[in-house]
Amino acid sequence: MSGDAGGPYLRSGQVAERAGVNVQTLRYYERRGLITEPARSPGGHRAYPPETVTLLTVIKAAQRLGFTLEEVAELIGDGRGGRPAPDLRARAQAKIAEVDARIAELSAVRQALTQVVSAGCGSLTRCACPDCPLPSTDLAE
Amino acid sequence: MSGDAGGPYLRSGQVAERAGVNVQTLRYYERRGLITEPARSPGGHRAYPPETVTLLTVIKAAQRLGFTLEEVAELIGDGRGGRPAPDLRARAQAKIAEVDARIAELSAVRQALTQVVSAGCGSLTRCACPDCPLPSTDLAE
DNA sequence: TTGCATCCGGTACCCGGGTACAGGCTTACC
DNA sequence: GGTAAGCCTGTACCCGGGTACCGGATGCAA
Repeated sequence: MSGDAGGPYLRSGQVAERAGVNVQTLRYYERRGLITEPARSPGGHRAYPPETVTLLTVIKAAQRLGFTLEEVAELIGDGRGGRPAPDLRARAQAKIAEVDARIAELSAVRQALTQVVSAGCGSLTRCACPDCPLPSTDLAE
Repeated sequence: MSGDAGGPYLRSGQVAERAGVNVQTLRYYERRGLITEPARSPGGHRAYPPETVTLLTVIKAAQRLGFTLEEVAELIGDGRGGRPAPDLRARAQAKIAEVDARIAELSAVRQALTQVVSAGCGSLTRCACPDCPLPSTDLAE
């Protein structure tokens, strides 16, 4: 808020606080290639440009969309590095397919669970109910 | 196949093969308390009763229902140990609630992803589309 | 100039469910 | 009695996403 004279660089603790992230996480993301290595003070302390905070919120948004850090790294790295930029739209569509598959799996599990409940199985090992669904829990896996 | 004279005990490799499980997994389950320590041959080799194979298929069935190994251990351990036996039906109902919650989360993610797709965002970092949903991806988390 | 907060690098640990490897011992069969 | 397959214990590693701790160096303000 006060001055930004000479260069508004932030130290790691400031970036972490503004982005709502642990300081260790910052270095972790650096190792994973999600954020580029920032400039350093003469003593070796990291000096981040303020955009890093924005970048971190973008990373967190992408994570919430179900992308892994590796995928986020790819998505962020487009433009730089010369590799063909991965299209976010295409990636999002592929991710929707993944999510749908996962939901389908969970629905099958849910189905099997309701069968267990309605059949009245009382115990895994000694189920006394007739037509116990336990041994035949296939889930088409 | 041949004789079962004196005791139809199985060695770890036989149990593993019949249950479709790795031998290491057997010992892992033993450490985790899912299967009790079997008898030993004079030389120290494990000698399993044949029921162990059935138990392993039960464990795998429970896993497919979404129970963690710790939960399976509890469910199996009922009857023995004197603790009040956890009711499988109740556990299954609770698990259904968990599954439903997870499905709801994934549906929200799916929703957000379709917004990204339909808004036409091309890039995480430099999205040129109007009313880009990326910064406001809340998912009510 | 001194004191304290912060940062540094490196390493180890956490969760869950296993898998793999090393170096030795047993068992089974011929 | 030889030989190979199988088993033993103990330990380390894998995935993903971080978190924690250590001893030492820096930064900043009074």
